[in-house]
Amino acid sequence: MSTELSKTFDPAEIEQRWYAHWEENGLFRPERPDAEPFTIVNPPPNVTGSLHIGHALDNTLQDVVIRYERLRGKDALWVVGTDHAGIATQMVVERQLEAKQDKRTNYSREEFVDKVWAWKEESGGTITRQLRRLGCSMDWSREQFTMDPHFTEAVLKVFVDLYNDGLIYRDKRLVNWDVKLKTAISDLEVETSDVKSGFWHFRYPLADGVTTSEGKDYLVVATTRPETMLADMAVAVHPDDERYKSVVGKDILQPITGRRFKVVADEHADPELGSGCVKITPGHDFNDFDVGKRAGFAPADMLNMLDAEGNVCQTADGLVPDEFLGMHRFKRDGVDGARELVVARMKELGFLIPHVTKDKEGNEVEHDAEPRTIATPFGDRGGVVIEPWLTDQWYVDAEKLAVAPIQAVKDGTIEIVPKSWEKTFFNWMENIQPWCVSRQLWWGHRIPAWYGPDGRAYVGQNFEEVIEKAINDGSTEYDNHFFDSGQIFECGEDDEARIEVSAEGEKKLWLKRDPDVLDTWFSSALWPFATLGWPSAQHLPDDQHNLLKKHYPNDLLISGFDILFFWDARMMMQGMHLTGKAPWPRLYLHGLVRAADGAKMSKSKGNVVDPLGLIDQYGADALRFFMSAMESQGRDIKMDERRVEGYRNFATKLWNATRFCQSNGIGASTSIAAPAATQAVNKWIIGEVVETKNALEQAMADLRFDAAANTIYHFVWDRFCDWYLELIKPTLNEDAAIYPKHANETRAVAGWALDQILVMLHPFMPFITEELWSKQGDRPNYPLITASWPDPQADVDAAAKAEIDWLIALTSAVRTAKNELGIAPGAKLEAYCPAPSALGRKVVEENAAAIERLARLTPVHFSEAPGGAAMQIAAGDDAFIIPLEGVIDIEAEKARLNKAMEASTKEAKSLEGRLGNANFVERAKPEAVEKARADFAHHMTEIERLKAALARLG
RNA sequence: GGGCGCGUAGCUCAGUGGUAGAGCACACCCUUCACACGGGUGGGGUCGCAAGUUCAAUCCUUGCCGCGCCCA
Repeated sequence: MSTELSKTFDPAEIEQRWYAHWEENGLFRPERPDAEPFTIVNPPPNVTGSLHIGHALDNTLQDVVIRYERLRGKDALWVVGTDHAGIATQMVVERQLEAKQDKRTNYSREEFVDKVWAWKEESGGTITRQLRRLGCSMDWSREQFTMDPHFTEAVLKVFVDLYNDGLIYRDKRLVNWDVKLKTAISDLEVETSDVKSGFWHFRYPLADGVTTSEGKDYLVVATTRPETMLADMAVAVHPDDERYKSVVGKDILQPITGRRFKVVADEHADPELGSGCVKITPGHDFNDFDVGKRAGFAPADMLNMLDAEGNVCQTADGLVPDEFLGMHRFKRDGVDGARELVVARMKELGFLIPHVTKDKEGNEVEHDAEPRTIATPFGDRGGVVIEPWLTDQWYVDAEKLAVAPIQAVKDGTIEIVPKSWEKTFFNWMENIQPWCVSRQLWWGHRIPAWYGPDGRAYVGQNFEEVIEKAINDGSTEYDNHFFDSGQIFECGEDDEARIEVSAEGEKKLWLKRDPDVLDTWFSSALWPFATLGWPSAQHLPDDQHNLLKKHYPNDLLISGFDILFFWDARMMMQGMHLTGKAPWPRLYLHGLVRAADGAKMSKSKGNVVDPLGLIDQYGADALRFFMSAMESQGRDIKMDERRVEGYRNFATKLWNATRFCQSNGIGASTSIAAPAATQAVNKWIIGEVVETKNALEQAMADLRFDAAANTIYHFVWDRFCDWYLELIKPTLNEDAAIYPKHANETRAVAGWALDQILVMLHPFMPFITEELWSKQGDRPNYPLITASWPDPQADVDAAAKAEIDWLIALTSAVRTAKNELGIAPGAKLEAYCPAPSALGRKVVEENAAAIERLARLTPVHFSEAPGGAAMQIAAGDDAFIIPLEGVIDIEAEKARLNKAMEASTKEAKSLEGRLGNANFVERAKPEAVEKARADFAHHMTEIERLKAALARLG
């Protein structure tokens, strides 16, 4: 028995109730040990984050897919979890300390990390609660966190393995240094934007009386970063530049520091640019670093003039004047920095070459610098200018790891959808740079490397393993790491020591652990398999309880294109290297959700739309449907609240349609197959279900979420509600007593069709469909979430389809004509069809009640119409004459007929022209020619009919 | 500078080598016993511009204009 629905549809109440029911009953992952697996892992959101509109899109799409596959009977697993988000989370906790005039460095590392864990405990549930409100059917019973012990174990193992394979190494080179966060970041975390700045020109005097071929005793260098001259180590000129051939190898003097260095020849210097001379600061510029190496400077010998916070420090040669020490690199908070002071000193010393412009009156005006727009690197988190800084960091040899993923995408092992992203993917992967994975943070996976007093690194899963390595490292090094127990030496808090007893007596082994942590993406790259128990599960028995064996590789990854390199590509690299398999065969990339005006949403712009607010207002189903319907491949989604509202209305429509069914004795279906049907309208709706199901499945196979959503939307509203329910009303009411068999059949078919709708719509609108499913009657022990996907076991009945199409055409034609002639829509009219087609006669005879109710024609005569004023309408090949003596405005009807005539004539002429073209008839596809002929014939008949109608009107 | 994408009805967007669709908005009608968050009907687009390929171009090619994103 069905349970009566409330008159109004209240999303909030049913959402809360059903989500709890699903989760409490384990329905997100029912036991299906023998079913084919289907697996998606969610992009783990920041553990302390909250749901934004992008998450809503990303997770809606994943949920649509996972619910679809679950309904299709698969063992659908949606792995869920959160990311520890190293920098972001540490920043949040540091900001909290700042608010209390406190700071991280007031605590020990352990104390601070404890505070982060406490914050994770406090706010870590926010986003997962919010995902539940969206209706996401993830497997919460296995919720993961990137700092879970098993995950950490996997991360460390990967680091050690990659190190042993030579794919991770330590190197001293320039890194992108964030002076605010005081950590290295990867090149992907650097965002370049244009900044208005200057280009300064300076003279550097040549030493020892040397002059250029032009007789000058100085070289002119230009720079956008004058402060770096405190660490200049050379001036470069192009080897082919005739002007400077004589000075190559000679000494030049830096005016402020008095440092004496060489003029070197290097192709980096562009003779066309400025003077053709470039000052070289290998320790503070990526290009200069390469020039410096070519000039013979070892990285360790390159001068460094900045500390971790971007303040000036003394260089190794001690030549930086005291007044610069401690100054910030450039002007900050209105206070001049080293850049400004360097310019001032150079100007005072007469080495600044001013930039001269003319003012409005034509007078020459001198400026210190030429104004320029400089592409400047900023840290994506800290927001300050990135400093190229010479440090020791750990690098992943990304170039080697990229080989397999590139091949996989090329040979189709991994399909990127939409395909247009492949080019971008290849472009990045083929030019990939070493990936800096060490971060100078406290929150994250600590790098499993230990150093001896000589700086030599030992990498191992734990301290015990590392000790073994150190001991076995050969006699010379052996001694280096052992100290007599009596020897006094200072042990820092991060140092680890062990007493060893050897043949020579008691000795102390001392190693210092690397204080740094790994880039967060290094761990999330393991997400598709480490969440399933890798690496330990590799050795478990190969039965169905082995999640890793069953669910890895996953089946699909859905992510925003903005993390294609950060995350997706790195999962491919790590996955293929570590497991030998592509993590998934398909990668679907969606766009961004933009504000209504097309701008990117951001907190600073204040244009963010809160998905939870939309859920409160319109319901989760409406928001989800919006996201699905707007997701066409390769385009961003512009937020359009009116459209969300429209989909809320759609949900209400379905609610009311179900109420109608209930009030007419239409309840839950009893079979998966379509019920037997004799009535055309029932055969027709069964065929429509079949076609809808096929179209929906095709759209899902193609990952066309918009097509899938629109298919079901139009079926529900335009077919089921607008026509089917209207057409069956007579059968269920006035005709029910006369033809009880027809009424019974119709109730069975209608109940079945409604059930198919609920199942097919469920992935998009899980809450309302589940509610209606339950209220439609008792089901054999399952709720909709785990019901079966439609299997109508029926075909489209072409004859029934033709009949109903004809009926719809007749009804529409009558309505249109009435509307145009100003006849009351409710008026019932008599009609004449003197020469009915077989189809027309059959439909009229079998659907008299529906024709009376919808087309409002009664009775319909198959005989000549009486003379006099009448209107004429057409359905298919049939013409109907509807006498309207005294009612009709003859001129209006004439105008209407003439308008139709014009339209048909225009079409007919165009078709005639085409058919008269020998080229068209001979060369066009036969179907096209055939269609043109049929259309032409149709229009010609129409014209004849309209002529007759006009003649009748006189 | 290189790459990618976009430009279709007032707005937000689909789409196809055979003459264009949806939702919303708009106009008119309808208090019809599921639904006014509704029903019915309609108006509205030289598919950014130009050239080319083709029997046929909104769709393919090239160039241009405008907008956006990514990389250097």
